[in-house]
Amino acid sequence: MRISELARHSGVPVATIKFYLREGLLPKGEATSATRAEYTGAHLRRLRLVRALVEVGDLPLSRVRAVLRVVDDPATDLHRALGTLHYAVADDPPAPEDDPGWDAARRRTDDLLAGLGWRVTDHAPDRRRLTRAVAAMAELGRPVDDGALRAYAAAAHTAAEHDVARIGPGDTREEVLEYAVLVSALMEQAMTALHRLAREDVSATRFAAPGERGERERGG
Amino acid sequence: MRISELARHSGVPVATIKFYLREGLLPKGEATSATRAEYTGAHLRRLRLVRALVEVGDLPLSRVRAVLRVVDDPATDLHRALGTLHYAVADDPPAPEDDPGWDAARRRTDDLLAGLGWRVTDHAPDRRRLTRAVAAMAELGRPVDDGALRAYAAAAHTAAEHDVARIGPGDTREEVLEYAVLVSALMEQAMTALHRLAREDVSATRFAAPGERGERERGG
DNA sequence: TAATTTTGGAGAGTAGTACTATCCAATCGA
DNA sequence: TCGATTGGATAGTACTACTCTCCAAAATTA
Repeated sequence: MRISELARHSGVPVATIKFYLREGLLPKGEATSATRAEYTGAHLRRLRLVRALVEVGDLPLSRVRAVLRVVDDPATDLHRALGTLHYAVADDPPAPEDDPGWDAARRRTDDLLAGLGWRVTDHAPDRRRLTRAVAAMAELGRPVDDGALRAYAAAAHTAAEHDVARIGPGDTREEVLEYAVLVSALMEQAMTALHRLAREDVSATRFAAPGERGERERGG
Repeated sequence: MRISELARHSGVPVATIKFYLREGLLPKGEATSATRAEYTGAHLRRLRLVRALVEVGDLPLSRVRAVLRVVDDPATDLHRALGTLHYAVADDPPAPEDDPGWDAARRRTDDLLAGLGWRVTDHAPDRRRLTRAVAAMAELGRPVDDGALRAYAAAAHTAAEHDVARIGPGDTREEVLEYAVLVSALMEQAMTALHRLAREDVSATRFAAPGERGERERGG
């Protein structure tokens, strides 16, 4: 496959493919001469993955690059690679120093995770992400109570079990890692969308002017 | 309060506050002379809200502006304002034309939502967001099955019920709307973080090398 | 064989976002 | 009185993600 065909099959402009090649987001094709290189189905697949992560998953290219580095490094074993992947997909927001509100929020999230017995490392970026959200809610006068937090955690865990259950025992290392990336970036978007749609439903049911649209039989 | 005090209390540089004033993200203070304006606690609160939406909620300023327009418009009733808010927080991704995969995904998400009986409008941006994720998973060879989708929906609905339950009957229109914004932007981040942490836990439990770290008693 | 097109490679240019810096005259506070 | 502060305006910056242009070599077509 030549670069123009790669472009045609993927819908990505040649200029962008060249840019991705320069940026190391797509491996070079095999050069057959000074002005020709051959691209394979693997290139097309990788290109589609990059586009999905960028367009659907909304990852910046730097994060995509980090993710692909992990997927392509055969040196680390599967378990370790999966761990590293979680760090590559999420960015680590800086923690403010000297903020008592932040320290309190951090303690609460740590306690929550410890209480649930989740196997997550101390320096997982998403710990901070969660802390940041909890701290911001409190700072703006709408603190999140433990019940809501635990309900969120239970809901998230249910979804996560479905995510991991779809990995077959016969899947290769690369298949597992690629799937993990896809779930982290794309299913996350699905969850966000469903959460907001569900909120629309619940608040519509509660705040709808009487008589507006028919009653609903059953919820979620 | 003068602009420098507003800056000190919020931690936001004066230059940035001026920029927000220009951009209409923060209402002007009451001018007491040609070179002095008075800012109130409401300004500080609004400034903190803007920063939280930008920093924690990761909303672009254009979206923040749209959100605040809805919150500040007293003309629309609460129910309608809540509906509009969901559209202001989420951006509407463009739908590709002539993509059979997309049409199939769209039918699936429509069926899912209809089957659940959720009260969401046909043109909710998050419908498309969900469709996009489902279509992308299928296109990359990892289609999402209905069971997983329904599990996601159930989990999202549980979280949403907690979100809406925290609105008190005595809350003013502005309080309700501001809370809705906060939940849409910040609790969404909390859910995402928990979802990823849960996935880390589940995959650690499944893929950990034997003997690595102690066994866990109970999951989420 | 000649003319046209395509390619890889490199560099510069562009559009959008979110600030940040500078300047100014008026005016406030010590 | 005089340095600091303010509102208002304009310009500049850093970053991201492309997009465009150019080139000579090679491939394709006439």
